[in-house]
Amino acid sequence: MNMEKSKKIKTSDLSLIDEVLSRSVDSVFPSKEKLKKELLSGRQMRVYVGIDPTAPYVHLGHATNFFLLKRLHKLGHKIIVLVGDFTAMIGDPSDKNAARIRLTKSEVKKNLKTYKEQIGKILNFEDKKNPIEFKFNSRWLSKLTFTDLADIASNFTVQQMIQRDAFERRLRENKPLYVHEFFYPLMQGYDSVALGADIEIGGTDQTFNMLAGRTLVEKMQEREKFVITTTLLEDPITGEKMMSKSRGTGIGMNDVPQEMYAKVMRLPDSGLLQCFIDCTELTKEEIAHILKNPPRESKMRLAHEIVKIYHSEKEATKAQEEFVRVFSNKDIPRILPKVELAGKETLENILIKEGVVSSKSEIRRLVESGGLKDMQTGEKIQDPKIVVSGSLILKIGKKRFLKIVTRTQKKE
RNA sequence: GCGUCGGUGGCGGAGUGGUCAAUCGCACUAGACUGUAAAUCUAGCGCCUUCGGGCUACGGAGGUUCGAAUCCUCCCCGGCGCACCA
Repeated sequence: MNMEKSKKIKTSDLSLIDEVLSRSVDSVFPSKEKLKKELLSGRQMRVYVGIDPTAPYVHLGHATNFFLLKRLHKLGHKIIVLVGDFTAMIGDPSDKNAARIRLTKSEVKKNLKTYKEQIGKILNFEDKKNPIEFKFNSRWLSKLTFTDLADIASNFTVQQMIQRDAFERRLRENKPLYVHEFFYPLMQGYDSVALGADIEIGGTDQTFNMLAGRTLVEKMQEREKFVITTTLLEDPITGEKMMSKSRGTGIGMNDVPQEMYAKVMRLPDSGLLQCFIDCTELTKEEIAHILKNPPRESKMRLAHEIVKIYHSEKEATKAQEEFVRVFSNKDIPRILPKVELAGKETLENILIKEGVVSSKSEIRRLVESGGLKDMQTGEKIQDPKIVVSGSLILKIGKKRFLKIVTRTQKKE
């Protein structure tokens, strides 16, 4: 349409556009073809990803979306990272069979602290030519009145709302479904209106909410908002989410190198390809080449690659060496948590005080199963009540270590 | 408001007067095997313990009983149906 405004599209951009439309993309609403046409027009689009500050870290599952944003940024589009500080206080009912606990203001604020830094590992917030915006939806959502809400809500029917999977299921299973849960898609949808967004990107679990925004933009602003849903990091065999806090496999962007590396190594082999596609910027060819190696080597490469993104090449290499040292060679880690003792103390008291175990029963079980080891003698500890004097290096379970040293009394 | 069914461990879900710290499944932890993968096998999975046992738990508060997660009363919370809106 707007021939004058259209830029020339470079051939390098063409392949980037193809990547935008395919890499980690599940589906595009209304269609890939229509979006492609729009992207080829050269018009600058406003693109955003919403993220809820419900945890103090951004996990690797979100990286997929930020990489997609990065590609669009390269193409010259306007990028907005939207923090759902207001919506986080309502709780997203997506994929949950019960209403999520609502967060308080201070919890949200605490979680937010390092977000920009974490996301900044992928997106360049320093870009002066086409600055990336960082916005908070409390700016507009907290100002809406009941009248506004009624207005927004009048664009949807209850029937449309209860079509949503999570809602429908709870109705069917006679589980409580609260009225305020309907607000969530409305608010998230209104974000699109407030931002004047042309494209919203999010995981497939956000489809319903994002489409609500599509409806609102259409009704309130008479324009079209595109929705791109991205694949979730799931084990293709078990269907299990790879970034799960309950399984302890959630990898935070701010995890320290060693921990990050080890966590990647703990991911199931079957999800390797997906992780490479969604969590790194390696090309298809490079990925295919890497995956020709045995799984363990491929995974080590993945771990290295990921640590490199959030830390540095040097840190990644160090983490790798440490991993080999500790887990392949069963050696003592170079750096390990240390406790200093003033006087004599029994082992079980130390471990409880350090929060390594939560009760005496727990440590007893650990000892009985042979999960507590003295790394210097290589022997299993038989009695949790032994009095510690001098120094001791402990291995607790599979992956925890603790160094205990007794301070010499004279110096005091 | 009335009626009815229900509230058990991180979750799902048994148990309806004693043998119940509570079958079982999932999740989780440890051990074996390994590549800290997966799969598999074994053990554990409220707290304390001199390893005999002790203590606290089944929405909350009382009560009945030698004895209650189980029975009764009241309260709180949820589902469903009816009523209200008409």
